[in-house]
Amino acid sequence: MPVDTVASAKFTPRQSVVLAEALRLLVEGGDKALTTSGLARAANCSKESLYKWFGDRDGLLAAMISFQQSKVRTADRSGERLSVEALREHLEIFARDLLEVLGGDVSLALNRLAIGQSSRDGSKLGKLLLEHGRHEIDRRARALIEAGKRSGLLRFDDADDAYHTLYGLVVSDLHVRMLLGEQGLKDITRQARKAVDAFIILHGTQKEAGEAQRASAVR
Amino acid sequence: MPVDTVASAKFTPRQSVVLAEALRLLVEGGDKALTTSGLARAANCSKESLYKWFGDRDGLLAAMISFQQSKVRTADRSGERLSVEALREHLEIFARDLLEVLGGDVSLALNRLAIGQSSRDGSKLGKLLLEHGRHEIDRRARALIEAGKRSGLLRFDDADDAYHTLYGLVVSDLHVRMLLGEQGLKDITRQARKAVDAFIILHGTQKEAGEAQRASAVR
DNA sequence: TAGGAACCGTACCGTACGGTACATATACTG
DNA sequence: CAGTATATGTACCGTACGGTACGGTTCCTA
Repeated sequence: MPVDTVASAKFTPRQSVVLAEALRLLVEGGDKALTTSGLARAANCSKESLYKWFGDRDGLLAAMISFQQSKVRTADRSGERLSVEALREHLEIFARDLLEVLGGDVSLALNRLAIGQSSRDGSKLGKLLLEHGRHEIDRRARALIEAGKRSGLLRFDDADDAYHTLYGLVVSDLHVRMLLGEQGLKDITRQARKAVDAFIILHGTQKEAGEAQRASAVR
Repeated sequence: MPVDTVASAKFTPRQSVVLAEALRLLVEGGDKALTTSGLARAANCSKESLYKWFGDRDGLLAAMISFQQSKVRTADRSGERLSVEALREHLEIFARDLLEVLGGDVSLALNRLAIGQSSRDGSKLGKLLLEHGRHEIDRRARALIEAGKRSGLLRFDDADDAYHTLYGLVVSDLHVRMLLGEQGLKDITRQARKAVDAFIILHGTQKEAGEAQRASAVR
């Protein structure tokens, strides 16, 4: 299945072009810059078409989230035979990907938009973002740690708890800080490695390696 | 020093009343509900006074953050003699307080406001919130884990790293979820205990207790 | 008691937005 | 070729906002 099949199924090519332009405007100037008139001018389309396609402004915003989500597809590398090193490697790759996704300007702009709207629209956009936006990356992480458990490399009772632990170790308060406008990390790799070290200490099964990693955690 | 000395120093009583009303409006209806006319009507003051006191709307928003921050004062219980149990207790109290502060409606409303504005004002409000808003709670947590290290109960090289680890374990993605409009936790105590368990496994010094706690972490 | 500072309430101004209507152009289809 | 669907662009409407101006009131002070 090609990457843009979903996008094509939900939006015509013309609509996709307009939605891409809308995302560009949003990233550049925030939601104040995303006016119907401004979008119509920038995308060389008419306001009437915008309202015909998306209903109203909220429909446009929802379509933008749906459109962006349809373009994100994470590489799912789990399912292979897992060694300790492979598991660690996969976890670190996931952590780096997560930090890069969350720090991407489109993701930040959409999250800012949904957060700003959450007080007025009953969190409709927020729900959209949570349910569809993070679905892919959540699924990938859960598959990974479940595979780790099946291979006897990880131990935990509740996969949800374990995933949230991993998420917290990787992201900490970085997401909110970036949403507030702070510059992203200098060294994503270091942050990812540290988080995975800690996660393996907490949920790894190899005790002797665990002690070695524990010593390396305070390096 | 009384709690409201700072507030009184920065704002007159009348201004404090108006700022409190502004926060109420913001919490109830988001930034769309916080209009100068609406605030003047709700607080029984004139728009002219608002502009005289705060300059413009951005000045009002900044004053609201400053005003709210001046009212938050965290109880600093560190500095006592620390046993393992006392440290754990203090860490759990901190974790619960952190979750309650972040989930408070005023905090959420101000964070949503600053995040929404961050695209247009060059993150001025975001910087304000980060530098002054979390200063108190950060200081308290750092004092606590430093005291734990001095007492030989915790070990870490970088206090900053350790604090961010604790923060991530406690908060995970809850803050962003709440900002997006999701309902807060049902069981703050459980989340706090789990996070502190993990933190002590990672940075505690008592090895035998560490193993016992490690087993309890997957309970 | 006279003067002034601070403040309230209201009216006002310019602007910009969301949304609608219409006139025109392009393309597909029988 | 005629007719229909779809799209553009412009003009328009009502509304609501940020910000300013002004007359009237209260209160403090010389």
